[in-house]
Amino acid sequence: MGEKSTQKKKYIVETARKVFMEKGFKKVTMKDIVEACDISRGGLYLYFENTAQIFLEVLKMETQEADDVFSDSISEDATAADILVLFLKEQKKELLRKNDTLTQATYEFYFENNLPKKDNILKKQFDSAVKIMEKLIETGVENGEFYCEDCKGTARNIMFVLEGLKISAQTIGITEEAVDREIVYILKGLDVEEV
Amino acid sequence: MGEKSTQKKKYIVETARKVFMEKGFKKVTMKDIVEACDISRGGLYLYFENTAQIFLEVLKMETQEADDVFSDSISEDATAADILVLFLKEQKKELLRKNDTLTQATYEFYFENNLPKKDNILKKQFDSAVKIMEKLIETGVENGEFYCEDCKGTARNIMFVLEGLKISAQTIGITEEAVDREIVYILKGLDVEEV
DNA sequence: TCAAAAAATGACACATATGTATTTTTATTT
DNA sequence: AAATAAAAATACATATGTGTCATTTTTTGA
Repeated sequence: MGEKSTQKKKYIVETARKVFMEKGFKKVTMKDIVEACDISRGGLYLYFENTAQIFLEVLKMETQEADDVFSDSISEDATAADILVLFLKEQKKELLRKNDTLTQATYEFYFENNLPKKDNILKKQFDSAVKIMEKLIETGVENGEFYCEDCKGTARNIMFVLEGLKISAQTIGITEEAVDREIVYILKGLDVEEV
Repeated sequence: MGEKSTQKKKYIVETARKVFMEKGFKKVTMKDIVEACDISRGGLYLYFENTAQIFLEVLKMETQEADDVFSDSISEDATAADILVLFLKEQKKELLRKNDTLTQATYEFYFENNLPKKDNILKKQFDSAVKIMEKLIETGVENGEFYCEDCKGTARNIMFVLEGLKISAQTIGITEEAVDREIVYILKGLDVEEV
């Protein structure tokens, strides 16, 4: 595929992203995307076989953007505690965002497609997050900011808590108070006083 | 509806449960249940309007059974720590069960039906679990078994961790080691030494 | 035992999404 | 500018699930 193709592909993914943000994943049909992109049925099938393929591209885009944001925050010369607090605040914002349909869409996508558990994009995201968190904690420990005996375990624990909050936010709803409580809990676990 | 109707309804729910255990939620059609129950299409519609309604009944059944198990374990004169450890071990068993399709089905059901977050059966389950956990922790604190400043917050925290593990088990997979680590983490948080 | 009510059946009409195949339009190259 | 290739559009055939409804079977009770 030439230059033009990738450009159109990108256009489709970006347009589809909006559709997914409105309707989640499972309700979106190829027809919906066709209409949003103002192209033809056959035309879309030239680029993507199904909605799952398109959503995967959307996810990759999102991941890229998230990584960029994180990289930016790290590039500034901040302490480990600063970065951790910043990260948690960002998470909090996401968790409390009403109608976070893209997160919901991600779960729908998961369960609609029965992805392999060993190797899928979201496992990669999770593992990568754990690794970054681990490194952050290690740095904090070295600098005497944190106290922690098992950095890897703690990193994983933090991510599990956040996963729990994320799914709960989508299914049973969570209060700001509950999120704050969990953040304090995480920071206390590392002997960080400040909130 | 008379006696016979409820009996048949129960039969349908129990049979449908097996179907959901095999196929999850979203893949199951009314036809599947019709065939499993060996009744007619129209016959099934006499009792239930759709698969969601049937699955809801399955969930209620499951909740009832889980409650019974918990009640039994409490009825024995055990310490709070004993009960907590028992509970966590039970959770671990569930988390590591391969092909726990009923849990997966529950998530599918969630996302297929866009349940209200404020009031749904799984929120009730969660809240009830938090309450029981809180009481358990309080008892433990009173007996000098646990140390805890914020029983309610801790109870919620434990449940969030478990939720995180549950969704992770379904989506990205978890290792026994990771679960053990989380259990230790929970117990340490309450100053319980033993595992 | 038999008539009325209740329960169950299965065919049908409907709706919706999918993926393809043929045609038409647009772009490229000599 | 004509021929060729690439891209896009449209119509179609297919597949699948849903819910209803007229009909048949079973149950009940007088």
